Amino acid sequence: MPVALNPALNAVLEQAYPGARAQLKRRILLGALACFNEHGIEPTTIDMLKERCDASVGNLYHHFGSKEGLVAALFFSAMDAHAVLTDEAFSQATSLREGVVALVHAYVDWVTAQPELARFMFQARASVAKGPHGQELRQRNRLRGKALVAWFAEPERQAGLREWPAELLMSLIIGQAENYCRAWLSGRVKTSPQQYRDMLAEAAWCSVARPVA
Amino acid sequence: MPVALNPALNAVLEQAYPGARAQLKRRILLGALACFNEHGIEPTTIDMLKERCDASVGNLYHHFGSKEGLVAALFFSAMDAHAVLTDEAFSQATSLREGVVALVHAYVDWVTAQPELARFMFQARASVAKGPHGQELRQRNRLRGKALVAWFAEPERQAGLREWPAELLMSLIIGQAENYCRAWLSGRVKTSPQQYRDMLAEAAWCSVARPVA
Amino acid sequence: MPVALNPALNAVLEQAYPGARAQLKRRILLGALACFNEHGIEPTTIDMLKERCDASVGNLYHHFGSKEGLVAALFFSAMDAHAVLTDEAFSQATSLREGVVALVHAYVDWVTAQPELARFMFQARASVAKGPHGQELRQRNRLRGKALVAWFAEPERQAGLREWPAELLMSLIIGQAENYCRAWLSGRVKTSPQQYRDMLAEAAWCSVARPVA
Amino acid sequence: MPVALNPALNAVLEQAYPGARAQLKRRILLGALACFNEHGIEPTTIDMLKERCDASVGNLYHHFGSKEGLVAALFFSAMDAHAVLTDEAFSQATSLREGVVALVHAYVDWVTAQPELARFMFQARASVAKGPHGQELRQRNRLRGKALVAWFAEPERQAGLREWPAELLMSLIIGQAENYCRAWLSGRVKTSPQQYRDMLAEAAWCSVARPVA
DNA sequence: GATGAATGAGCATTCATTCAT
DNA sequence: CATGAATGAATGCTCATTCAT
Repeated sequence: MPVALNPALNAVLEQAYPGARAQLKRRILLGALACFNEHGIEPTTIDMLKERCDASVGNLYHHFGSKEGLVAALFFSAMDAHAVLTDEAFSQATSLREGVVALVHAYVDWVTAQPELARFMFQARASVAKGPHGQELRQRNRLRGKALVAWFAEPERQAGLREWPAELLMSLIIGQAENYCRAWLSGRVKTSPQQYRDMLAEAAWCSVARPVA
Repeated sequence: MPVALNPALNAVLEQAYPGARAQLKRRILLGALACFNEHGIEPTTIDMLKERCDASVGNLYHHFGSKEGLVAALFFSAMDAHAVLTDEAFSQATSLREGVVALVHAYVDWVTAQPELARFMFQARASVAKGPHGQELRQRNRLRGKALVAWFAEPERQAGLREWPAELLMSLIIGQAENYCRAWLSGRVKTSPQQYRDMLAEAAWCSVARPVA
Repeated sequence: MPVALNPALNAVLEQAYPGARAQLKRRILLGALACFNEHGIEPTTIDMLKERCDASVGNLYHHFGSKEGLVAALFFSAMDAHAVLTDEAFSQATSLREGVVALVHAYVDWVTAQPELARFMFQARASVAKGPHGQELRQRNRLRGKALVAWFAEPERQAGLREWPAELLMSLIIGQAENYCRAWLSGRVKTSPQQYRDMLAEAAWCSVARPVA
Repeated sequence: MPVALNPALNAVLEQAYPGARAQLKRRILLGALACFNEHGIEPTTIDMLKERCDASVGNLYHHFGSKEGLVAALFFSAMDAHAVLTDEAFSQATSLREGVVALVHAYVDWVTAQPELARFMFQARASVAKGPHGQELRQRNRLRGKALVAWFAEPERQAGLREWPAELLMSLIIGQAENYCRAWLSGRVKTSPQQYRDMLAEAAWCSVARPVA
């Protein structure tokens, strides 16, 4: 089965593994993503990967060390690409409201632009967290979380928010979008989150904004 | 390792498998839950279950048919208990606002009362959906979804909501609570959702309520 | 390939694994011994063992845990049988000379009665010593060594020996017989050690006995 | 890990592979010896060798053709060096007794001067014998054996020996020393055989010398 | 109903060897 | 001569499931 060409996906992988020498590496990641999404991570066997990626077993291990390593490589590539997208959108926000909207929009844009990667991230997170790369994952999460909370903690911005615990903030902003995106990725709902991005942003804003009264 | 006594958990299982004859069945489910949460579903082997539940292999198969069957039994027990809790809270709601609040509170109460079951449900959902019980799962989801949407579709209630697609409603109401509960269950945040139940309900209400203006 | 019947071998294994229930265990050990001697330990694969012993892979692992465990079980069975034989012969010795002779004779008798086990022990010793059972092996060796040295250290007996270090004693008594037995087992010499047992005993005696002068 | 400098070892290898061009060859042999003794022959992988010898895979294959070839090259280098040492000592013997003593001394001297090579020879012999160089090994052994037996068969010398089969002779002379050296190399005894070389020679002499009576 | 020995297909991984550069 | 990426057959082992007792 030939791996479908997907320019956006390719761009993400080239960001993580640039150059002509890494072409095989990217082909493997591409094929692996398809397998993992089609059958699940555990059920995907090395043999299936080898077939789908048109690579030898030795090659797989030469480049990624283990199946777990392959999953982690794919996961972190996706995570990085998502982070880049979010940072871009976020950095252009000039007001509190724009910051909230940027976060929601970036999230929705990412999931709809890279549904394959997003679906994979949902299912891979738990296994990466338990595996040998769990520490790295927690570290990255902590850093990103702190940076975002710090942005909102800036006095002028904080004044625009309800006086609710910082712990809650990210859940309030992203929770609804995430829930709908999960439902969409699993087929429970049909309409693309992209169509609802403004409503999701508005809803998030209403949740966190201090009432004018 | 003896299975810890947990009255609330026991109650859930007695609800699904009542009577003295089903005592072994309940003990197995209890031990299995612990194993699945500790190691994950796939990594848990029949041998580990047998050890933890102090049951024989034959016993496990006699009562649940297969590992998949055991997972499904546990999953649907949990799902049922959650549904009962939600229905109770929901049925006492007399206004739109109370309905929204009841949904969020019931969700938070369920997760904090049964963190083990909740954690299990998050990880088991995907595998149950792919397995032979997937149809049943989808059927149940559809029914519950319809019932809830119908409740909100009642004209007087609908008038109090923003004019947003019905598809979006449940995500807007439950998304934030779910996101925070996931974070709590995975240890990313420390404070119990129980402490934030009113804020989560208020936030949800602000998201979906039609602005007074 | 049917496993050859060998009453003496069977007796050794029944000594270690008695009863009808252990019949399969004994059959596996018998077949494994043949494989290990024919091809060497490392080159023998689980598949070869399974074929030769007419057992399933699962069976092999059910009974011995690992290939290494199978090697160790065989090794310690052989070691025990050898120890029993030596102790018997040794316990009947009433003089220093008879003790020396008993040791050499027991050694030669063991090797010629159980050439298969003896050949196996020579090749397995190193791998058992490096594996997880190495500690047990060293412990046993130490105990046997001490017991023998203690016997010879008894004053009246010691008076009959040259005044050489105790460390050297066992090498002087058993070294020549061992060397010839190795040569015989590997085919370098043709005549059975059994034919030379009295000469080997006499040579050992001359090496360690205090000259009359 | 840098390969320790060991002049005696270097000398042995320069004897087999002289000149500056063979320097890499010697470095590989040196590193391989360390690996083989540390982990065993089978468990040592090409990758470990490459790392330890600081050579490329291609290099290893260029110089020795295969792992088996590397083992054989090391084995025969050691064997040759041992033979040279024995011949030297032996050629200076002017009496039967001196011949016996020379053999034992040469053996002990060799093992204590080259414990690494000696340890390697013990473990490599079986695998070389089974491999494609087995014929060569047997040929060499036969020649050496014949030469030694011939020396002792000379009438005047034979008259000084017990009337025992020639087959037995080498075992009687070398067996005790070999047994003790094995014990020393494996750590079972602590005192260097070098300290006992005269006793071992004397013991061997007593075993084979015709009693004066 | 209960038991646990037996099964064997299937898996992740290793590693000696090759060969294009 | 030197390199090391690529190969893929082969290996030890796991584990859900069956079934005779």
